[in-house]
Amino acid sequence: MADRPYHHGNLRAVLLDAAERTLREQGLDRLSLRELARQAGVSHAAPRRHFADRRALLDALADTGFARLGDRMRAAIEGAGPDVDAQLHAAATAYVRFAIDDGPLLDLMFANKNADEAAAPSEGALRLFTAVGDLIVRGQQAGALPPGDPERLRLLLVATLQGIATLVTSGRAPAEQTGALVEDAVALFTRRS
Amino acid sequence: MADRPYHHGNLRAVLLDAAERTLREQGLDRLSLRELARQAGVSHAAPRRHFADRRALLDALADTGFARLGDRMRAAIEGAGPDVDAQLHAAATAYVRFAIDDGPLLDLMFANKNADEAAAPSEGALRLFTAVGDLIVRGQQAGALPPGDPERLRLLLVATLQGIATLVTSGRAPAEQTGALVEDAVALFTRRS
DNA sequence: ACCTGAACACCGTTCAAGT
DNA sequence: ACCTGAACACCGTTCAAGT
Repeated sequence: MADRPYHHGNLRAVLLDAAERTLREQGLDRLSLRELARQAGVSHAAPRRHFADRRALLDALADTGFARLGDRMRAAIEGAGPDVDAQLHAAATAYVRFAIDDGPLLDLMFANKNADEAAAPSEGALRLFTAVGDLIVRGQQAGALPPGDPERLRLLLVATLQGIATLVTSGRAPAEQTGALVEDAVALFTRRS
Repeated sequence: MADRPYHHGNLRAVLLDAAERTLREQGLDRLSLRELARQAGVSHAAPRRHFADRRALLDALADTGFARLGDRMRAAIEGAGPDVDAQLHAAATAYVRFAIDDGPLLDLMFANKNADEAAAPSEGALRLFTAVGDLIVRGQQAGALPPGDPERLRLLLVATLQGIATLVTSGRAPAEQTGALVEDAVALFTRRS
């Protein structure tokens, strides 16, 4: 609105915010650096100072997505009371709800960008995975989850949730079956279907 | 190599073939209609006669992917002998192997293009889903899979396989754990982990 | 019926130059 | 240290015109 100082001062955060909104509302294809620069009121070359290229911005965006999903799952678990079954269900529901709210962002988070390189996982991804890992360990201690390598069980649980998210957001599973899918998945892991 | 007649005669199939190879070798970002036209030796506007736009070509490509994945899973099941556990394991392995061979294609198949519309599922997708559905029903009849709505179990199985594929191809799960993940998933469904 | 060539409106990326 | 403006090499899409 009002004209800005030459040095924006906040450009990196503004770009990420605009990118997140555009991704949610228009999808990845319509997300362009030039359009983000326009929305921020800077020249099309300005983002270069903060993100080496389009991919770097998308990577940063994916990392904020991991952090937010991890926070949401942690909050859901804490709000679910002491029962591990309920915690599992709450965490799974939070995951799938995130997918419905921010499908393209979740796609971005699991886009195969670093498959060739064993690059260090991002901070946000670590936060998500440890949130699920902690839940697994507590579930095993409480006897609500089968014993075995918690790392493997954690990967399988994340895979299941991610798969449900993909099926639902892609329309390959009917939207009204979302709840049933989550229930069935939790039942499968707690072995009381 | 030699110069072609004015009417290519085979352009649609040639474009799809080139697109599939480019997708596998270079990824979705590097797949452009103009480059495909160049490879086919036609003008950049020629593809328009066969695909309304880039998305239409990608949709057709996704459909061939579904058909091929369905065929591979069917073949894996048939080659696995009469034991339903072995059939499940073979089908799951075929799915994940497809993901490793053609990750970007699998991504495309589950990209959320038609999430807003209850469009008729493609022929290829139907073939894949019925292959899995048949396996589920047989498994339930043999007592190797838990009872209940086979449709729901089918969705959950596809979700689990797709989630494992996503984790592995994105590098979020270590590649050397792929086999263990598939084993654990099958064990979870057959309830003998 | 199928393809070409020019045109339009966009991109990402680079780089000298400005403040 | 951060941003601008011009430039380059690409896109997808459209449309009159060719065969």
